[in-house]
Amino acid sequence: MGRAQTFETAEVVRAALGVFWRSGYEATSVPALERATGLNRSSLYHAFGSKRGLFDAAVQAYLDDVVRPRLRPLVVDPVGPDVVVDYVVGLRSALLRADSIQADSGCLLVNTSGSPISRDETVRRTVAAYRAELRSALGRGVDARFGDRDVAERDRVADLCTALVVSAFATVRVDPAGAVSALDGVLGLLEAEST
Amino acid sequence: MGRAQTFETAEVVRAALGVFWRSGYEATSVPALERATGLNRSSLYHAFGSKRGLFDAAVQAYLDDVVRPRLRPLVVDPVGPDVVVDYVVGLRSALLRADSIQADSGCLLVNTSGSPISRDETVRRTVAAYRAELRSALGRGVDARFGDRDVAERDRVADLCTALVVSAFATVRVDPAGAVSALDGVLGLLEAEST
DNA sequence: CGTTTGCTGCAACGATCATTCCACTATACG
DNA sequence: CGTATAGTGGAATGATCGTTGCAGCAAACG
Repeated sequence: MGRAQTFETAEVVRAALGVFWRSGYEATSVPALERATGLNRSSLYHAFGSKRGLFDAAVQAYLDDVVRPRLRPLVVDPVGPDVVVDYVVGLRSALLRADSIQADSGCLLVNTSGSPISRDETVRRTVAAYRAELRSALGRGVDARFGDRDVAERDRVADLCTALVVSAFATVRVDPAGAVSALDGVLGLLEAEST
Repeated sequence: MGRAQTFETAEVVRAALGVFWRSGYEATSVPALERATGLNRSSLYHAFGSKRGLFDAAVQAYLDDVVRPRLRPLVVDPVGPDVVVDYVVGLRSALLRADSIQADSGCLLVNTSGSPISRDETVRRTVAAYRAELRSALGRGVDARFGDRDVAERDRVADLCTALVVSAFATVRVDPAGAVSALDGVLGLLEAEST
């Protein structure tokens, strides 16, 4: 064994994530990643192989540190009828907190979806899987809230909610009020005929 | 007066639009624009000033040639109760036609919204205005369909439809089926309690 | 028909891109 | 303590980026 790594990998990936999140894959330069992580390119290339390798690590960190913690109450049993509402309300307030990165830059994966890197099949699948995970979690929340309705109707509502959350992320950079109105639309659907 | 321009400006802009649409602003190179338009960089810079100038022209062409023609039936009087449904159905089939640029690349402005160029204030406003235009047109369609409902309810439905259309565009590149399901959600909202 | 005007082609610009190479250094193990 | 191993730093790679300057040419007007 040789010398031990002097940096915390998770910390470096988190720093890189911030840059990719704000600037997207194509517009992020390696010097910018050096500055954000405090690491030399040699160390970055040694640890991650390429800019793309670091991006992949950042995407995983995004899923593990950002997406899944927020989705977690919708995934672990038991799911109460208000959990899905809490999720949307939480997201709503994050998008309204002007200094939050979510308000400033939306969702890394939604942004990635509309960018050229999404033509890469691996990336495409990752983004699609993210959407499926979101749909599945929201589906559980909707099921827990509307257990009395039939399956088709619950699926319909969950599809709507998923699309509206994506829409909020896709809109928040240019029109935060429009993004919030999408989430209010979700809340309307969820409160329409609840309890 | 000197020599007349030997190319059709509108034609060149349309060619450039295709490139920006597929690749986004940042990943589009000037050589790629030369190839697509058949023009030398000198001619491009003489006519449009910069890559950014050409992009702005392409965005206007996108609005005039793609967005507004599709929205037109929703904007000109009289708007029948089925016009908004026709719009969504038309969009739906465009997203399902695998070889269409809309299926392949979504919406230029939705893609732009999540890209770094949206940090430019002029671009930000243009994209926001596009969303407002879409919202306004859909609002007219919803009003025409649900004249019996009160204003708040019609606004709510129009907000939902707008967000769902945006969501479809934001999703189609990575998950066409998910995009279509968003549009089916719109149709569900519109057919729920119509006529 | 000459002159003026502006479009066009080619080449070069400096800047920046992602990546690699090599020398050096620090540490873990025998 | 010596040696193998691996992380680190700095410089240089070739390629490509957006932009500009200049020479030449084609056409519209007097």
